[in-house]
Amino acid sequence: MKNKFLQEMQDRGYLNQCTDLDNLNKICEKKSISGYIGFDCTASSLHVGSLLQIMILKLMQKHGHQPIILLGGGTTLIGDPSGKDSTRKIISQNEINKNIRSIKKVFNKILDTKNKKTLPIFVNNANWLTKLNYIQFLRDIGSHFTINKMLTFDSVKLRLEREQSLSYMEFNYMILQAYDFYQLFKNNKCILQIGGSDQWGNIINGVDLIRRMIKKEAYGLTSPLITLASGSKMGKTEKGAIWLNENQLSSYDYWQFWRNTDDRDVQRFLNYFTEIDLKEINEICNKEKNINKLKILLANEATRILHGEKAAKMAEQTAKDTFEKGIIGSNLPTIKINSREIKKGLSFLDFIAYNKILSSKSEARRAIANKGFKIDGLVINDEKKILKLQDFKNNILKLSYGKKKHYLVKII
RNA sequence: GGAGGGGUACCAAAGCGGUCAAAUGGGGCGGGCUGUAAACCCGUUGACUUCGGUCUUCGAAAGUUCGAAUCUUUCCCCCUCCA
Repeated sequence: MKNKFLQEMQDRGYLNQCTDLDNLNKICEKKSISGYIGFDCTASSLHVGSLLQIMILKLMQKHGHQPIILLGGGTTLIGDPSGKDSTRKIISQNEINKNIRSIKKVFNKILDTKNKKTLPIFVNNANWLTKLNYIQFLRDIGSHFTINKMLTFDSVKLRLEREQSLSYMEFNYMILQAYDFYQLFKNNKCILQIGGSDQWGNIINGVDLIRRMIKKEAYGLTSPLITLASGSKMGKTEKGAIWLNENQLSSYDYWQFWRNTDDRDVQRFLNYFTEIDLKEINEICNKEKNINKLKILLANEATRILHGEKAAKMAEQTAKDTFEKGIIGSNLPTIKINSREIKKGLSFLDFIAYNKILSSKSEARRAIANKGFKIDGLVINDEKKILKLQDFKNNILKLSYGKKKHYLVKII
C-alpha cells in the first residue's frame, strides 16, 4: 500500500476491513475523495465510543480528503439493530433535531473548519428518508434486496438466534442505510463509507445497492471495535458515559478519563486518539519508563483535540494540584452556597443531595458510613454533620467524594 | 387463531402465602493495598428517618386473606410449537 492516507489508517490501527483496498488505494493516490460516516442521534451528545470515527474523519482531512458527516435524523427514527439485544426506545423527531444541533458542535470543535478544500459537510438523512413514497421505494430499492440474504447479516441473525424479537421496522434499517450511501454517492460524489466493524453489513449493502442501481463502484471500510484491556466496550458504561459535549462532561473530567487509562491500553490509545506522529509515539513509549507520564501525555493530547490547548493545560494543572500537591486546584467544579444558609447551619446530607453530588440522602448516608466523604482531607464520620462557617477557610472548602471526585464549595 | 412457557431490583437469575426491601452472580459506588493503573481483599447497592421505625417496589389493574412477589380474575407484553 502506497497511499499515505490509507497507510496511516492502517498504522494507527483504524483499519479493520475494506471492500477493495487496492482499488481504493489507487483512487486515493489520484485525487481527493469524499467519504462519509453516519452517526446515531439518540442522545444529545456522542461519547468516546464514537471518537475513533471522528479521528478517522480528521485523518481524512489531514490527507486532503473531504469528510461528510451524516447525522441520522431519519435512521434514528428507526433504530439500528446492529449489536443490540433489544429495540431501542423510539424518540421523537423533535428530540432528534435537538440532538443533532448539539452533536454538531463537537465536530466543529474537533475537525478542521479552516481549510476550504476539506471543509466538513453535514447531511441529515431525514431530508430524503422522510419523503420516501413507500410503494415507489419498495419497487426501486426493495427489489434489489433478498430476504434470504438479509437474514444472513449479523445484525439480524444474532437477534434471531438469541430469540430476541426484531421488528419489521428495524429489519428495514439496513436498506435505509444502503439507500443513504446511494444518495450520497449520487448527490455528493461520496465514494466511501466508513463505520465501526459492526456496520460492515450495512456498508456492503450500500456498496451493492450502488452497483446494482447505477453500475458504479463504491467502497466501504470499517474500523475495529475498540475494547478496553478489561474487556469492556469503550464508553459503554451506563453511569459514567464519557460524553464529548462539554455541558455533559467537563474538560477536567474528560482529561481525568484519559489519565485513568489502563496501563495496557496506553500506547494503543496514543495511536488512536492523538495526532502525534507514530514514530514519535514509539520512541516516547520506549524511552519513558514512567507510565504515568505517558498517561498525562495522552490526556493532554486527547483533551486538546476536543477542548483546546488551554483547557488541556488547565486540567493538567488542576490534576497536579489536587493529586500531587494536595492543594485546591482552581479548575475543580465549584459549588456556590449562600452565606445566609451557612450561618443558619446547613445539613451536610441535604447539601449533597441538593447539589446532586449523590442522588439521594440515603446514598449520602451510606457514603459517609463507608468513609467516602472528606472535607479538606479529613474524613467525615458524622452523618448528621452540619456545615458551618468554621468549616471554611477564606470562604472556601474542598469537598472530596472518593479519591477522584473533588469539588470546591464557595460561600457567596 | 390454537397449545404451552414466561415477565422479579442496573443486568442475569432464585423465591412461589408470613422469617422478603427480596438469595446468588455480574456491574456500579465507597474503603484498604498501590502509581489517580491492574490484580486482590473488605464494605455497600429502593426512599425518608427523631435510627424506634415509616413509606414505595416483584408487567398492569381488581380481588381472596389477619397477611401476597407468591393464590384468583381480567388485561398488556415476550418466547416456543402448531395453523
